[in-house]
Amino acid sequence: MLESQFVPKDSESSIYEFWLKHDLFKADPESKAPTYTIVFPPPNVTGVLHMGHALTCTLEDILIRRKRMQGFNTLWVPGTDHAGIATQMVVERNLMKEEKKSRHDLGREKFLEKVWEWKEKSQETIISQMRKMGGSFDWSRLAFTLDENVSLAVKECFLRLYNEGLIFRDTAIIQWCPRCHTALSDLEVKFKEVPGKFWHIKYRLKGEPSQFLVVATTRPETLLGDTAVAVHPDDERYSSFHGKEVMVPLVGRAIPVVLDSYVDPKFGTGALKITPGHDPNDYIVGKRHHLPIISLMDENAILNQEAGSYRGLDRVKARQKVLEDLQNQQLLVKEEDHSHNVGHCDRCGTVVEPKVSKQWFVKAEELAQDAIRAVEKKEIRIVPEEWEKTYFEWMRNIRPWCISRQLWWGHRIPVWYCAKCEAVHVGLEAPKECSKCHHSSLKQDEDVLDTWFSSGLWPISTLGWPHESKDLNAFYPTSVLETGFDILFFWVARMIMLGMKMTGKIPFHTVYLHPMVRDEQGQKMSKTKGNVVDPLEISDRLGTDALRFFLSWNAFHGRDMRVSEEGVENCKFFVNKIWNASRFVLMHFSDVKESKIDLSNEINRWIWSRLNHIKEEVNRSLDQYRFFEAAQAIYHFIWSEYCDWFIEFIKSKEELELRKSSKESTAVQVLEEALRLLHPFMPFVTEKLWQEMPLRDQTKVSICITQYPETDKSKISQETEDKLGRVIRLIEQIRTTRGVHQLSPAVEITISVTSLVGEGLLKELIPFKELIKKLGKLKEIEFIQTEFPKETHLSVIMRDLKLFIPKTDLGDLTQELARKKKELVEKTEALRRAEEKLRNERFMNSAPQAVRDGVVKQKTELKREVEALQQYLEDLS
RNA sequence: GGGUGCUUAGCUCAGUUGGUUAGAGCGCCUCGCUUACACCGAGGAGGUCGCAGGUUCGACCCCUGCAGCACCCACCA
Repeated sequence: MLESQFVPKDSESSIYEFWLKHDLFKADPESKAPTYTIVFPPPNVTGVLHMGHALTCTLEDILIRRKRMQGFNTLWVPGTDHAGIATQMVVERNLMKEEKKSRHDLGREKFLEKVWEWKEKSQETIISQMRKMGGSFDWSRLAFTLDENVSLAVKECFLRLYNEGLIFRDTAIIQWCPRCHTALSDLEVKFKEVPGKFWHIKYRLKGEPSQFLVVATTRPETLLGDTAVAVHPDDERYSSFHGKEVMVPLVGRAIPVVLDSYVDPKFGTGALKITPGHDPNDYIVGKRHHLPIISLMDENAILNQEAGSYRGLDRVKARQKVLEDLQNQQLLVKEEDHSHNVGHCDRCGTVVEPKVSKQWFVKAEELAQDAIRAVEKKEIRIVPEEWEKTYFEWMRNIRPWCISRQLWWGHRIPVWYCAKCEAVHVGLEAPKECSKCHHSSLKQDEDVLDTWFSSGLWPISTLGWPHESKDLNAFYPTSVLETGFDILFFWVARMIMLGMKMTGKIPFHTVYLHPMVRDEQGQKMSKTKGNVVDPLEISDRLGTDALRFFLSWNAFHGRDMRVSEEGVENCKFFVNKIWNASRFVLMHFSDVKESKIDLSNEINRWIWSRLNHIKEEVNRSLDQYRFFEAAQAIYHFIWSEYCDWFIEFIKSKEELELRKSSKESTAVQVLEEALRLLHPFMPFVTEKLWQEMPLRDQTKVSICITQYPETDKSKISQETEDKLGRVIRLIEQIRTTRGVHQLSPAVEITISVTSLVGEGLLKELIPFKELIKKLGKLKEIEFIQTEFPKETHLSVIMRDLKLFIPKTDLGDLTQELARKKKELVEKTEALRRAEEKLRNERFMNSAPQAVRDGVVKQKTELKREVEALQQYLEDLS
């Protein structure tokens, strides 16, 4: 006997332990079964899992569990990501807080020890959270992006790309974060519109201080690094300056006026200061005109010796000082408001500084070609499909990918420089000596690689690449890559590019992009806003099954998904419903020993037919990643069909006794199948209940490895569904009538039913007489084939049936009268429309047969109903 | 500046190639503690499908324009 309630907290962990004990999630590379593989997007080891992870866990587990039940050799690879900047930042912050030390105080080695400590702790937490979510991961394959084999894969990949000339080192202007002290890739810079000012500054002509041109800038402090002023060649306002030199204000350095059509004469003053060291565009213009580059700032964005007397000031203070000085020297012409886009570090929010430095780059545009083709040719399908456009858009305009980071935490770049001749050596190991000059002193590049470089290899590195491993043979290409669309470029695109380049094969055949998790108001969840809904806290209180069901129910093919505690609570009610339905069934049928299905019974035939329809729908929906549709189908079946009608049907004393004594097993078996159908969504409660089912597959230790329900077409009977549909509708109509007349359920009424279309429909109702009486709370019901009986009130007019309720049973009729009048008007109008349609020649010529038939049928029915209504109203008055 | 997506019931969203009466969950209102479940049951109200045109026998669906919202990409100083 089951407890009266399911308490998730008490059961979940022991159920998970049970699964682990039986080793149900381990994939076997030797198995002959078809494989199904998902690599879990490795969470950063920065902290705890949030709702987005919970969603990923849930959806992927649904896919995996279903495939496992379908007999696939399933592999779900768990893992975590070292997350270079993010983790280093967290640990640095922690270090500062606890020990008041910077990472430099510790030194590289000691600091890395600290990060490893952090990683161990964080990974442990993450793993326990993934278990709590019920994830059926193959824990024997747990991976981390700094694992030995992953490192080998990273080096191998780097080496191959380098040898092909797809990785190169170059001096370039890159985005620099002065807070993280590292270069960033373009993707890691987020541009935000911020209010700023436009300062107009005088640049005097060299030798003729009375003449000057005015330059407009948003960053006056960078004028210290100006190496030219550019004007448009056709801009006549400045023709007298062509070939001349102007003086940089404050520093008194002479710089040329260059002509460049990049300058937009209509913007600002039409004269543009060129600072190649601190602006990507100026850098390009500078290159064109062979201008020198002045780097004004150090890694903290503090002005250096190039800035002369401004040395030691940071960017902000330098700007103030420069403006002050300009003002004092009357070089500041005017100041106007001007909001513009400013790049911020994606991680820490600091304003980034363009900086000229030597960095490593990947020629992404070359790798992108195959990656684009794979999606074009649908070798890789992106779901929902509209993301393909975004993917193409980005891939076709892809730019070199800066992969070197001036961090300590990450994959060290596998490059060594000769201390003597500076020759570059790229390899898996440190070379013994320089291949050029045979000098033995070589120094490894100090930098590490962008985190996404190693994540980009995740599907192959976790399976053993570059080794020809069994796993790689068996499980690669993987099946589905499921993640949020926010990392489509960061991660998905790079996996496709690197995976294809390294193996010649696509890394996965489907990319499913789930919506972003938001709060109830549709706001992004963030710690600072305080609107974070913690999945673990929710799962603790309301149960993992409820949370998972909520998440799948809401995994629409949209962009946002709103999470509310209330929503999860409603799903908890569903868990409760299943629990109680199971209790009821077990209460009466726990001694059923064998399958015994009486299909001559219409109700049995009906529920089996419905079940098989639902199985079809669930499987179809899941094949299309329409989780919400599948979840809703099961919900509706269990609650509104199995519980509300089937159980209610069989609940009558006689029916129940009959079923119990004959050991008819439909109630048990339909429920058992429904549990299996639901299991991928709600693994815990379904496992617990399944273990109690008298007719489960005893050869299986757990529901996890039972067969996933497949549609049995022979059990589908549209005829039965239609017939029961009519019975259900009749009962609903009786109840409605009751409601309309405000008759309490305690009042038992008598009704007469007459058929509008002959006796066939009445006859089919006769077997359900007792049921209709019980569920409609009727004293008596009679089926008459005669015409309209005078002494009664027609209360319900359905398509094919009229229900008559004797006057004596009814109370106030005014409300009823008004309703019927309104109904008459509506139906008459509908009838007119149908008739008009049938008179329309073009409709009759071009509409499909089925549609025309439908309209004809509708017309006949409406006509009958209208007549009946008219008669009824006449009769009343 | 370019691109993408959205606008359907009070809220969150479905609506599969244009075709009979546009759906679900929640919320709301009324009634009911009926021996699986009040975490429940029964019933009900609620929509001119953002606006304006067009194509069509027929449009939530296709086309054009407009409005509003969201997101992504982009170097205009």
